[in-house]
Amino acid sequence: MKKLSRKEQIIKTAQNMFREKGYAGTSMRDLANAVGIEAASLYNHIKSKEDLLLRICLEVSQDFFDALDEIKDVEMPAEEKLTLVIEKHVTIVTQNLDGAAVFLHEWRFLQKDNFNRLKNIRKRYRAEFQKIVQAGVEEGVFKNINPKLYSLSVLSALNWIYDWYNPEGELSPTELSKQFSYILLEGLKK
Amino acid sequence: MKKLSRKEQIIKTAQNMFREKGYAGTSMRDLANAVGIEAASLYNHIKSKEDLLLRICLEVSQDFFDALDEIKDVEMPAEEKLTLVIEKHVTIVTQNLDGAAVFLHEWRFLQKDNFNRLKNIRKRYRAEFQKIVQAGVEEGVFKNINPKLYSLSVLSALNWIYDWYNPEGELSPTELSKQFSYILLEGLKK
DNA sequence: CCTACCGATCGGTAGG
DNA sequence: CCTACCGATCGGTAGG
Repeated sequence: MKKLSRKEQIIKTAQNMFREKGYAGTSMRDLANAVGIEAASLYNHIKSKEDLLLRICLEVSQDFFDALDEIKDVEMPAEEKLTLVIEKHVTIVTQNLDGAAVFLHEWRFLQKDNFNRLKNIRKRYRAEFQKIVQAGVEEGVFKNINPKLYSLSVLSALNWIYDWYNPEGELSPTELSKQFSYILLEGLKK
Repeated sequence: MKKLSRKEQIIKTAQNMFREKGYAGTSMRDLANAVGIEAASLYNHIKSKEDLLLRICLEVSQDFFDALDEIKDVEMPAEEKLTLVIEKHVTIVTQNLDGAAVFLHEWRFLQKDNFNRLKNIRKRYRAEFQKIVQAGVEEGVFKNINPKLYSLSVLSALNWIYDWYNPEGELSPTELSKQFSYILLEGLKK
C-alpha cells in the first residue's frame, strides 16, 4: 500500500465524497473533516473546490483516452475492436469506481469554461466509440443499426456500472466485459 | 395547454431545476425566482425542499409501476413482454424527461426514511423487470445469460435516455424503443 | 497547518 | 403571497 501525499489523500477523499453526496452536497468542511485537517488548510493543496473537481475529471478522462489511443488506429476486425474497447472501458470504471462516478456524473457542476472543456472531451470519446461501431456497419460485419443510438446506449450501460458493481462480488471485471460483449454481439434471442 | 395551479407550477419548475442544477445545487430562492414569487411563499404550497423532491420521485415512480402492473401478470411470450416493458419504459422517460431525471438521479438526496423508501421502490421495479428476463431464460426462449447483469445493463441504458434524447429530434419514442428491442434481441453481429 | 474571520447564501419561520 | 428576519453554513482569505 503506497503512502499517499496529503494532496493525493485530499483528491481521493474528494472523489469518494463527491460520488456519495454529490459535488454541491459536499462542503469543504465535510471534506477537511474526513481528511483530518481544518477546512482552511485544504487551500494549501488545492486552489478551489472547482479546481478539485476539474482535476478529478481530467485525470479520469485521461485514463479513458489513454486506453482508446492504444487501439484507435490498430487494424483489427470491428467485432474484436468493439470487444476490446468495452473491456478497457469496464476496467477503468471498475478500478476507480469513485473517480469514474465523478467524471461521469459530477462534471456538469463545473463552471462555463471548464464545463465546455469536459463536454468536448466526453463528446470526443463518444465519437471515437461510435467510429468503431460505424466501421463495423460499413464493412458489413455488423447489422445496419443506428450507430449513434447504439453507441449512446452501450456507453450508458457501461457508465452505470459503478452504480451497482461490487468489487468484492463474484463478477470480475474481465468476466463482466465478456458477458457484456457477448450479449451485445449475439443478442438475447436463442 | 392546461393551466397549471401554482403548486403544479412549482413542482414542474422544480423538476426542471433539480435536473439541470441538481437537488443540492438548486436553492429555494432560485426556484422561487423561476416561479416568480418570493422564497417564503413557496412554503404555502409545499412543506419543505425535501418534500418537493419526494413528491416528484413518488409521482414518477407511480408512472413506472402503473405501466408495469398493466402487463406484469399477462400471459405473453417472453420476447414480446420484454419488448413491451421496454416500450413503456421509454415512453415514460421521453414524455417526462425532467421528472424521470430527478427520479433516477436525485432521489439519493432524500433523507434516511424517504431514501430507503425510494431505494425499495427502485429495487422492486428492477426485480419485476428481471423476472421477465428470467422467465424467457427458463422457457428456453432467451440465451442462458445472467438475468441480473442483463437487467441492470438494459435499465441503465434506458435510464440514460433523458440525458441525450431530443424531443424535437427525428427519433420518436416508438421508433426508439423498436430499435432498442431489436438490438437487444437480435444482437449486433450479422 | 491553524485560528480567526469575511460576506454571501442557505432552508425555513413569524406575522400579517 | 410578502416583508422581515432567524441561526446555520457556505467557499474562501489573512496572517501567522
